[in-house]
Amino acid sequence: MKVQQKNTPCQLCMSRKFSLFSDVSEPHLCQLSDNKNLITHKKGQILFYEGTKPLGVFCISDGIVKVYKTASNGKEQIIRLAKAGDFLGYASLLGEEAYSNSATIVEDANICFVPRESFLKVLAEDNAFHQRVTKALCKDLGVMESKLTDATQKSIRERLAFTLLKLSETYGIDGNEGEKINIVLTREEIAGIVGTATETVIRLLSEFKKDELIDFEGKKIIVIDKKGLARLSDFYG
Amino acid sequence: MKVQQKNTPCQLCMSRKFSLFSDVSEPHLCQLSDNKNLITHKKGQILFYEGTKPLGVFCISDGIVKVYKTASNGKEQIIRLAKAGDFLGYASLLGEEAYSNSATIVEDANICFVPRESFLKVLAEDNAFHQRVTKALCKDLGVMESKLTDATQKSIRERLAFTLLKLSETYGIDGNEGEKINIVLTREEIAGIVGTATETVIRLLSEFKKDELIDFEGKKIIVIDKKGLARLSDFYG
DNA sequence: TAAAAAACATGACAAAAGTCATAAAAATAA
DNA sequence: TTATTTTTATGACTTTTGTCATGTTTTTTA
Repeated sequence: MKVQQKNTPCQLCMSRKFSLFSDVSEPHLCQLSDNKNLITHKKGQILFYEGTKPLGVFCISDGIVKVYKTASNGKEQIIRLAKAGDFLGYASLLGEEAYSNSATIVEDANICFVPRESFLKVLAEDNAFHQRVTKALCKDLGVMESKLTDATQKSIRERLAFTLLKLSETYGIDGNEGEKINIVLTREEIAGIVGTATETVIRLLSEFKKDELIDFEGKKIIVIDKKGLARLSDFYG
Repeated sequence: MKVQQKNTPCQLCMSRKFSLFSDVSEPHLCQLSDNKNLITHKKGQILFYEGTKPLGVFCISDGIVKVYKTASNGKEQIIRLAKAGDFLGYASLLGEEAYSNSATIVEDANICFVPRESFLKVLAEDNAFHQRVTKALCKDLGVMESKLTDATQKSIRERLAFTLLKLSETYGIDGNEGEKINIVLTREEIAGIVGTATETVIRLLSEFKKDELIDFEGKKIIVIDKKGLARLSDFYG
């Protein structure tokens, strides 16, 4: 974990433009930029642990981070995968609680750390920003409701199919034989997203491949038949 | 659904004092009070439907409301039970989305409806209030993360035991032989909270009774052995 | 490059939980 | 009060999913 020069000010940061900071005013942007720290993280490094106290928020410049809770059986339930432009840790900070989850680097990442005070100052002074944060929280809440409902009412097969569709939506790049999910996840991590055992994921992925819904290219998954996966995932009720 | 006189101004409302409106300034309280509508709802009535557009927020004066999503298999996943002082519908309103869930009266209720404009005006003008709303949203998000993790990583038996503990925490009243969960829920509704089939709940409740963890009194459940339930629910990890 | 570790794969089996059928009890409506 | 509907209950059975064991492949580290 090495601290880099603050060579990219927030003002010029490309991924900021897709983030909650997109429309923050120039002076506030300076305030953020002057106080942030860009840190380079390697795959496997832990950004923060559930139960510890947030000292600021993280803003992903590039890379992938998994946000997860560790269940009492030791398994990781992945809450979400965060990518460039996404914020981490702000809900716990604003909730004035310890982190409700942990975050670990899935793909090498450059992440800015914005200390608590800077973040809260901008939040307090820039009402439009506060509104965007509120709106984001509300949307996240709606997403979590859907995830909970899916977790209790859908089968693992349905959930895995749905997970693959969502991943291809977010990380998909077109190829000659289908859409490649351009992110490396272990079977165990996919199991963590779906909420099941690793072996079950392995078996189902093999089945999906046999049924020509997906294919493998190295460690990456190619989605061949989106409609088939949508049908399987009970996308139409 | 009959509209009552606005006989109780927000200023004097007891349940407001435990709500997000607890510390709203006098003028803002007047503004809310003048525009609200107190409506009496009977058990079974529907407050709002998933997919429709929120026109304001609901504030429960008394009674119980279940907030749930209807899954594609027709079953209801109950997201939460709301009681006096709780707000409904504000996340969808602030997220500028259609309702992400539905709400139905579980026990006869008096509920105030605060129109969108009044609510947003107070939110925009009273920064401390906005902060409390934000904080509440963040806490809800943390709760949902735990629920999701429990749903995927714990057994139905564990989740039912946990649900009973939580219900007794919120609705429990001390009796001579244990803590009575003073709220009438059908087995189907309990199944909706836990996220399982009604028959499974019936079977497990019978088992819990046989094991002298709980007892029944009419339609209500008495928690006899909290520690036993806590052990079963994997409360200690 | 060799050794060790992690990830993937598959079979066999057990356990958990859902579904369907049926019936009794309780609550509600006519 | 009686009829009807809803809720609770239980058995029988199936399906789904998890666990454990074992082996192979791939990746990482020394």
